[in-house]
Amino acid sequence: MTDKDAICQISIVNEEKVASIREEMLDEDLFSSLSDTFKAFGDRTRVRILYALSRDELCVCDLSSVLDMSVSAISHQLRVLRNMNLVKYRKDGKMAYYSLCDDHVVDLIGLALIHVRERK
Amino acid sequence: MTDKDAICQISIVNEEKVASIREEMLDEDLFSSLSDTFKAFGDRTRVRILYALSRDELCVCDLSSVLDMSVSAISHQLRVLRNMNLVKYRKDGKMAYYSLCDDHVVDLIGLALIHVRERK
DNA sequence: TGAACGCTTGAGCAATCATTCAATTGTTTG
DNA sequence: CAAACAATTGAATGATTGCTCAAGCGTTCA
Repeated sequence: MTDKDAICQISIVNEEKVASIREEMLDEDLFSSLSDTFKAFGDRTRVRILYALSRDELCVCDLSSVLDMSVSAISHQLRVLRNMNLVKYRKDGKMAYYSLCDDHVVDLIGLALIHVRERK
Repeated sequence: MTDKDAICQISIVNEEKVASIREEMLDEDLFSSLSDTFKAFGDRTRVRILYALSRDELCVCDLSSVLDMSVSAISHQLRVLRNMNLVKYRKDGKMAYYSLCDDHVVDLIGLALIHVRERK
């Protein structure tokens, strides 16, 4: 018998509360999508990339220069952001110009920034 | 000589762009705080905890019941959320009742939810 | 055509992380 | 006081992750 099976029996109120909140919970795959999205923002390099792209469209090489990191490292992280539908790119010859997919990215960073600054 | 030192020299426009964006970048520790905050949301268990707490104040035991996870696992994650100033708690005897620190948590989840649903 | 260039990719490695398990703290109550 | 209980904590472990390095791909242009 593990902790998992131990059910807290304080009062009926709590059991009802647990039942109702359990019903209010979102679908499991929605929680997964949610945490995956946040995870994409949850890395210093990636959030810097996103912030830089919120200023202007940039090629991989320029991103690498702005962040002072290797092209390879940037490219690896861009793939993560691409897979999460956070950034898109257009090809122009050898170059790949990256930009944000939509305004949600800016909104999320802006909101988190407010939180961070308030709690300092 | 590594990739890190290779600077892309396409045109003067790009160099100016890189310089101006570099100036627009936030302080390094602000980016760290940002990514740390997102990282706290970037785990299925933690985002489920935060969502549950957005519905109602809950004790550790009830959280464990709602999420169907061990009390220990929940407690470990609650500490992470506490350290990030996302949740707070009040002690009442043996019990610890957890709740959200502020509305930013709900706002962030709501915004991310919109993004997730749109991109499905 | 072949060298140069921008970018991507896969393997490998060190670091970080989420959970389990066992032990412990602090509180309540018989 | 001792047993029961809610919660926390530390160590251990398996999994994930971010970066480097080297190789490869597609495009340009001399």
